[in-house]
Amino acid sequence: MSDQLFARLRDQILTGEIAAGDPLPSERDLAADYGVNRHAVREAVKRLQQCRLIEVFHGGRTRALDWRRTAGLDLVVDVPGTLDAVSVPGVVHDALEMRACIGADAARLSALRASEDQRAAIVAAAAAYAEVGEDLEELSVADVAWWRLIIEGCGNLAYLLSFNSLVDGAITMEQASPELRSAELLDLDAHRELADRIARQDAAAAEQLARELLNRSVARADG
Amino acid sequence: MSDQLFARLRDQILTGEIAAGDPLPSERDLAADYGVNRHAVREAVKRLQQCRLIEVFHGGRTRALDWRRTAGLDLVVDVPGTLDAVSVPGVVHDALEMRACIGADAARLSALRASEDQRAAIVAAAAAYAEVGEDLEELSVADVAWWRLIIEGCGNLAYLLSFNSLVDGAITMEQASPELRSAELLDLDAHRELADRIARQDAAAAEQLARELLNRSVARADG
DNA sequence: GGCAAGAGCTGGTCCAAACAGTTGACCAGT
DNA sequence: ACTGGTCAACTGTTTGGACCAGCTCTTGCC
Repeated sequence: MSDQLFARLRDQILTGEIAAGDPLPSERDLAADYGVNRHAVREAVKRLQQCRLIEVFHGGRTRALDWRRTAGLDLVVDVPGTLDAVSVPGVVHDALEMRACIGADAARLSALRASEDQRAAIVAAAAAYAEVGEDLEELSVADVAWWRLIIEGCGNLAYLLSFNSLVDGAITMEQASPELRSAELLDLDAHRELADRIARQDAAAAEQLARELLNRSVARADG
Repeated sequence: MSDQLFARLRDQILTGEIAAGDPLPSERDLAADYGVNRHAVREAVKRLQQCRLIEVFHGGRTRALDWRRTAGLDLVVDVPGTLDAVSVPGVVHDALEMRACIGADAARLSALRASEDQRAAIVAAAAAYAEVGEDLEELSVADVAWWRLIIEGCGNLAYLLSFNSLVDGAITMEQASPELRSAELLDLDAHRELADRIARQDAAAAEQLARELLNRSVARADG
């Protein structure tokens, strides 16, 4: 119940139907309008508040914020397609572009900082990647796990959390039509080569190849 | 009430006091233990769920997730110091490093994509920056607004939302001790030069200078 | 006209109850 | 001894109503 109300209000704010600064209906009105209990409304409102989509004033009215200035990256995490189709066109391209930016720097830093065990794990994962087969669904999962190793290797928590947001959210759309990624996913040589460059601690070369790999998805999303 | 309970449970999960897979106490028990109403507990639980720190099963027990694999970037947005001091040391360094990564690429893309108006706004902001004075608090605010213009110029929503998360969260810690940043904030020439490179649409040069500027904060956080 | 008391909104908290799904123990059969 | 179903005791979900606390605008007095 509260989930549906949350999604509905969120979309109204994201689309501008409720503009920044506008007051939301009171909790009692929302409960009456949507035929739910006020406690369900409060749960939805709390979540909107945590997304920094609204501002709540005790005694006053709850108002929509300018989400472009306040909301965080977790906004893109949701039912695949909702944001891109309904509210914010182009968010998939943006998420892929950001993944490329983060992933390339993570590859660089991983080459510099990853422990011996972590580098070995990356090499092993690249080798195991060839065993996955050609099922694109499984390849996608393996691909995400592979990048996660690289990002964990660089030891930056912010990169890791961003990756979670991007993978759980918009990028899952891409998994829904994985044929778009088949070329990238099947490029076993590139995976092995990137693992090798990280293992050799050649930061610049690792960054370059990672960027090249990830930018393919961006280009594919554009075309 | 629910905010306090949320923060408490969140810290217990982040510190590992409640490990991944462990069940949380039932809502009724939590309400009794902390002396609050069950609805307050439910609001806190809903927020934890949205942060992807827990998984809720109707009829079953609520369990903690492995937040390193599921949580999003918005986790770093909180009362300044909580995460770094209590739960996750080093998150400020990580956030600054990520800001450098994002900011540099945004500067590059801004040089490529920003409209004429946006480029003019960036140049104007760089000029106006000199008028702010030497109050470090105000300079910090102006600095954030300045980078926001660049990130808006690149037109990537994911970058913008990430910037919001980073600025609202961990980086506000830095503002608490702005003397650390004074050298960077007072570097008017670098600001003007970066604006100029974006205005000239010299993407590579803009990226390089932006990275140089932002990496100073990272280096300062390290030292 | 200016100011203060109050009514009528807003969100914040609480109690109590019924609903719905899961789990596990228990007992009747094979 | 094992299998199968039943039931009671959990879990989260939703509802209703009541009251407190803070803001705002109206009202009415000075």
